[in-house]
This record gives sequence, C-alpha cells and structure tokens, in this order.
Amino acid sequence: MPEPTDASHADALAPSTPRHLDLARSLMQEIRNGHPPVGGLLPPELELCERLGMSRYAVRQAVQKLCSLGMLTRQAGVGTRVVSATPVSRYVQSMDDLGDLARYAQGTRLAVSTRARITPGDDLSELLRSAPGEKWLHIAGVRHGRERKDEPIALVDMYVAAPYSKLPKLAEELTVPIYTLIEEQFGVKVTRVEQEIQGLTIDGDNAEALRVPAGSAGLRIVRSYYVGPTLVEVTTGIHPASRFSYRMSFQLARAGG
Amino acid sequence: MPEPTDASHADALAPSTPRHLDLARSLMQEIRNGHPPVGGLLPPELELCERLGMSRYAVRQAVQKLCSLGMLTRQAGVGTRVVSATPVSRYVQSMDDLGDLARYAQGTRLAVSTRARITPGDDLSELLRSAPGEKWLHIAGVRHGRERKDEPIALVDMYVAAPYSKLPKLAEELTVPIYTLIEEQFGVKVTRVEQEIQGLTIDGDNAEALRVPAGSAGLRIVRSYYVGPTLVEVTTGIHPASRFSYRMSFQLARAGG
DNA sequence: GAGTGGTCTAGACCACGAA
DNA sequence: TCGTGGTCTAGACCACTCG
Repeated sequence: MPEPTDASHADALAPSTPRHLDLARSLMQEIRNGHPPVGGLLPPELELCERLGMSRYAVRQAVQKLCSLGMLTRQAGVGTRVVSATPVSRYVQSMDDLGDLARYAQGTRLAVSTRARITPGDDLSELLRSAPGEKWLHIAGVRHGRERKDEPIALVDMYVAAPYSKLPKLAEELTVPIYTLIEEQFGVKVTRVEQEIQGLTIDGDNAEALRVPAGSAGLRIVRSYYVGPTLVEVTTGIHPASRFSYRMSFQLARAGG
Repeated sequence: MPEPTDASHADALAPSTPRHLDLARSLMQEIRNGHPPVGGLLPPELELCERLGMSRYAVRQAVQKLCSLGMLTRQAGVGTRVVSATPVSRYVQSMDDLGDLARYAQGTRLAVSTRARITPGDDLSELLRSAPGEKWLHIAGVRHGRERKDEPIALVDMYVAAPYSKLPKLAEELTVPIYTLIEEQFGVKVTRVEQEIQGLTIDGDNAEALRVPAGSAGLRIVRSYYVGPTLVEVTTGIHPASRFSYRMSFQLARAGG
C-alpha cells in the first residue's frame, strides 16, 4: 500500500506518463484482445483499484477516457460495459454556421417578386410535409450579384410555416437568410437541416429568368429547416449548372480528441 | 467549513443537482454576463474552492465541463481562460462509414469496360491534381442493378494513383468500393473525402449508355479520396436526374454532450 | 520562488439497479 | 440487501510559467 509520498515519488521516476493514461492504454489493448469482449463488463472500479494499486480517482480517469472515446458505457448499479473494441470514429462534414450551406449566397441579394399566404396544393404539400389546410408564407424571387445588372444566380422559392411567418424584417430585398430572421424573432435555434440536390433541365420561363438557353442543365437544391421536430421553412433554388456546383468535404473524426 | 457528512447531507436535501453542475451553470451564467470576459482568466481553482466552500475535485469537474463545451481552455502555470461566452456549437453531417456517401451503390454491381494505366492529359491532370508524368490507373464502367438487365444507374470513371494501384482483388465486376481495397491492401485509412456535385446534360454516347434521351438532365459527382495529404483515388459518376438525387442531413451538435 | 493547473491518494455517502 | 457507478472531501506532490 503506497503512501502518498511514495506514489508521488513513483510519478517523479516516470514523469512523462500519467498512470491513468497508462491504464487507459492497457485497457484499450486488453479490450482489443477481446478481454473483456464487446458486450461484456469491465471489472468494477474497486477491483481495478485493488488489482493495480491505484486510487479510485486514477482508475476513473482512465475509464472516463475510454468512455469519451466511445468504447465504454457506464451505468450505476450495473457496471461498465464494452461497446466497441476500437475508438469510435466517423466521417463528419462540419460547419460553424448554417450560412456555410449556402456560402455562394454571401454578397448576393434576393429580389423578391412574389409574397403570398398560400394553402399548399397536392404537389407542394408533399414538399412541405403539410397537413391539409395548413397555411404557409410563400416568397419567390431571383438571387442576383451585388450589382443589379449582374447575371441572375438562382431562382428561389421559400416557404415559411404560418406560426413562424410573422417576420417584421422581411424586406423587398433580402440580404440575410430567412431562417436567421426566424431564429431572432422567435428565439429558437434551427436544429436540423435536410438538403436534397437534383439535376434538371432549365426550360421556358425559368430559362428566360436565368438568361440561359432553354434545355440547359441545372441543379435544384431543396433545403428543409427544422426546429426540433417542427418543419419551419423550406427553400428551393434552381441554379444553372454553368454557374454553380456544390462542393463539400468530409473529415475522419475521432470522438474525444 | 462543512464536514464530509454535512456536505453529503446537503446533497441529500437537494439530491437532484450535483454541486459541480450547479457551479458549472453559475459559471456559464457569469461568463455570459461578461464576468470574466472572453479572453480573461477565471479565478484559480483554490480561490474558487475557498470562496464556494467546495473541494478542488468538485470545482475541477465544473471547470472541465465548461472546457468540454469549448468555453474554456486551461494551461498549467497560466490559468483558465475564457474563449467563448456560449457553448461552441456547430452543424455536422456525420457518417459511420464512407459507404454512406454512396449508399445508392449498395446492392449494385459495376461492370468494368476499361482498365488502363494512363498519364493524365491537360484536362485530367487538373481533376487529379497530378504532376506532369504521373501515372494513374483508370477504370471505367457502368453501374447496374443486381440483375444484368436492370437499367444502368450511372457511368463511372475511377482513377487510382499509381503507388496505390496494385490491387490484386480488382475483378471484372466490382462489388465493393475501390477505396476499401486500397485501405485493406496498404493498411491505410482514408482521412478526407472531397465531393463536388454538378449539373449536366447527358448527350451522345453517354445518353445511349444510360438509356436516356439525349439532352436529359443529369448529375455529375466527383469524389476525391485522401490519405493524409495524399490524393489516392478520384471517382466521377454521371447519374440521370430521373433516377437519382442526392440527400443529406445536418444536425446541430454541441461539443461535450 | 510563487502560483498555476495536472496528477494522485484515502477515505466517505449517495442513488440506482439487480437479486 | 448488496454492489455498482456518481459525487464529494481533505490533503499531497509535480511540471510548468512567469516575474
């Protein structure tokens, strides 16, 4: 049974590796070797303390490390269960800000041509996951560069669920995304965004509005904004393929650093 | 100065809120109020212990909580610095597996029509970020459903950097992605994927191969696979818009749970 | 040298889950 | 009821940073 001074002295002899990290490593090693197997229980803390001659604090630090790596889960009254033999890793695309979803829109302006309260018909109610009779605010317009004469960038349709559609700051020319107006006005935070990208040919009025030849290739991007389980806004944009492509990057991430 | 029993007793009176979480909350509140301001230092642990009548362990738990939320950074010999007045949050698209990038490909087969070692010309060397004279393995084919007579799903071109192109398991019909063959064969792990989605019209030979009318809309998806800084594989796929769209979902994530 | 956070010990009581 | 992890205390030595 080492005295405090002895334990500290032991650290002094090997100052470079904290004992809880040593233990974390060796636990990882043993788990990789299937002992205990995935689904099994780690020995209780007090048993590890006794077996290794370490305090509960140090043992807990090691176990918490493996928890933060996603390898273990703990439950009082049950024990510490192995859920993965290796650190859980995933690929993530990460944004500080939803604005990154449509970074192209920065420095552009949206000229609004239509604003109306609507009750979605058959086609639209699918897009808006809307119950019959629900009302939405529909805003349509063209996204331009900063100069009014710049080539149009996209045709945009936006739909805001009625409970969130009283937005005083809605102006003729929108310079900020509508979801930020919603977040400000109602004190909520968008928690989920779903996005779908489709290819399409740009014809007729759309081709004219975007000043591209009829039959040109384009992208249609549909974004649905959720606050918790509630769909609050849907936007669709049609972009000429010649002026737009969608880029993204995924990194391998390991939980817990 | 509460005795251990007193402290425990206090817990018993308010058993639902551990004191370190209380402290974490009140520290967050004070930081939001600018005290200390972002960039400033928190009081030292021992001062907090004394001021609050708590042990260092409990204080450390609270501070570590705010660290894991990205609000504080600590450095021995310096102190605890406020780096953000609110928990750092971001939106992430997360995948367990790169296969999720092309989930549509599951249950499909790739019929290989071309396999050749090439030296990229001007256009291709841009796509492959390739130095003059570098060699790549080029594989082209058509992705089908499981039945040989199923409609073609996509036209695929794949380029593998020469150092990673000796892949014994490359067969006439590929059922697994090439990057997994690379990972297995060379014991590496893809750490980054960049993806670009473009709209295009499908004409000529492509339209014929995909059995769509010339001039149809389509999507072109380019994926670049990196191992560390090294580009190891690039794939491009052309998908008829009528049979394909690209969906993704972003969640608001708060660091540290 | 003084003070910071990092590490560690030896105890203790509690809430929870299972037998 | 018993053992688990969750919480907490009082005290200690260390490595590091700074004046």
